[in-house]
Amino acid sequence: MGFQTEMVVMSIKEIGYSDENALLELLLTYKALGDEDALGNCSTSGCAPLRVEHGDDLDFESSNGDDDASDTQPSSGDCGDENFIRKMSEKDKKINPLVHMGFSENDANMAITRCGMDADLSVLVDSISASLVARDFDLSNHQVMNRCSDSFRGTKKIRLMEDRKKKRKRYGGTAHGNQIFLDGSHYEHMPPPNPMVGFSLPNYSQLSVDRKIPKKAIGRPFFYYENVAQALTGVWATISSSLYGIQPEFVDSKHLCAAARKRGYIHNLPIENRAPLLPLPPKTILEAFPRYKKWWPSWDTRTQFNCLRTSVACQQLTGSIGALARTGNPPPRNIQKDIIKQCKVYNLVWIGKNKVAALEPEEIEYLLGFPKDHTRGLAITNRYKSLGNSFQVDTVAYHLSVLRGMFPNGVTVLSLFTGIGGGEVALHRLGIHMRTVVSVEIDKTSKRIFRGWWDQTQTGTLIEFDDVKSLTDAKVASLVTRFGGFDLVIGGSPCNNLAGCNRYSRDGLEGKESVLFYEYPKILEAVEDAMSRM
DNA sequence: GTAATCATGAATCTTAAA
DNA sequence: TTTAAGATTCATGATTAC
Repeated sequence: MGFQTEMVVMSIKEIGYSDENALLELLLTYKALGDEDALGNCSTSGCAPLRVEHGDDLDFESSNGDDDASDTQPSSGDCGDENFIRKMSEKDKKINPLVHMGFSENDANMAITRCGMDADLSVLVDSISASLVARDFDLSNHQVMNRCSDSFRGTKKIRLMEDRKKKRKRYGGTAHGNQIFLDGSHYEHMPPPNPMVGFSLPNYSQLSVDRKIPKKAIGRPFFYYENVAQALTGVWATISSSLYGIQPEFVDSKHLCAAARKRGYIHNLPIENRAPLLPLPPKTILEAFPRYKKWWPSWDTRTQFNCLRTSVACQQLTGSIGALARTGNPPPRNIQKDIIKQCKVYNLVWIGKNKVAALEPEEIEYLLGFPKDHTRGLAITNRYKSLGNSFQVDTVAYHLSVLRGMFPNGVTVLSLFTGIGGGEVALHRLGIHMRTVVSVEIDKTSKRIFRGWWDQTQTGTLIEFDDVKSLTDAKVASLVTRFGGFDLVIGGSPCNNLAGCNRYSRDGLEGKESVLFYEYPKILEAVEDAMSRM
């Protein structure tokens, strides 16, 4: 194994992709393909900083020599591998008929890499066709991820196939993703790393990350997309393939604050020299809320909250838990277990002797990194809902912190699905001036909260749109011209149809609300096109 | 009409045990 | 290594209260 190949495998393993054999197979395939895609290499060890010129016109370019794709290639020391030769021979047999059908050799190669050597010809044709109608993506990373899961064997693979069958049945085979990838490659598994620590965390040693960003996606406009980490199988592969195949950064905010929040982030931001918001937020329940220590029973061993969601426990439940807690001092073990289980599900706190309650909205604001009373003025159910749908500010700010040095004169932001402004609060707390924010948010109560915060804290320009669908290419181009382009396109699209706690309509990316995801890459592309013409 | 309340599993991941 | 059990999850719709 060449040194560089080994390094890549180790790097990917460290961030959670554990099938070394699959990776080796992939790298051999890469070698065979010659990997004509010019990959931008943004590894932690090899990424030079982006050059930024400030002035009337901003010009960004990579200076890390990414025109030379050989930096990312495996060494040539494995050419004699018999297995490799055999694979290439088999591959040629697959490629030839496809080339005769009029597809390019490269497209055929890519399809085989995506679908696997055993895929039927019809499946390969479908895959190539899908690729051609899709955007001009660099799918290199997507291949890496898919190939990792292609290596599933035995029962796991059978289970995966069964899952796919279930989904096809459930979605009727008409889902957005299904229509494009009939080979099912979008349903490939993309397991989040364990522990879910992303590419780096404050006060932790930097992980070794081999992160590739296609050349087209390097630099301005920077983009930052967010959604729930534990979506249905295949969702993140689809999201990733729609965003240049960039590998998601999965982070559980429990590593930065006192509440879990497992989210995936796809972005083209540099990952070196990140800095957290200070002061660092408390990471345990009792550090965050010391007043509860007086009533917290020793047998309730929780130290952190689970995910803060859009609804909270009803009074009947908290009342019945109190009754259970009074069954003994302490209550019997089995009762303790039941109580803790409910407390975990609903994030209950001990506010008195044998008395539990749901967190107050201002406590959730605090845990999520928002200013006190950020959502005050809304009905309480709307406060819970809007907060449950928002970013964890410290987490997002940590990722966005790299913008501070790049844009000392402030940023122009296109904010999609703004909500109550988690991204903007993060930028503000980082001390990054927002010259202009074009905000798109359809919910009136969230808009009210965001507008109120903006008026109190900001001096820049706020432009508001209601519906992402109203943002046509022409309108985007007009905004780009008016504001000199965007420095950051940020947003997390609706998770309603992805979230695990949705019992009624967890329909995936083609669900009623979550389908709006597709507006994000569409608008991002419109921004990039308009900016390329500037 | 609006807001509050409450009951409603399953997909997926993690951990423990065989 | 495989299997089983446990744990977690940016929610939704029907009903009730105001």
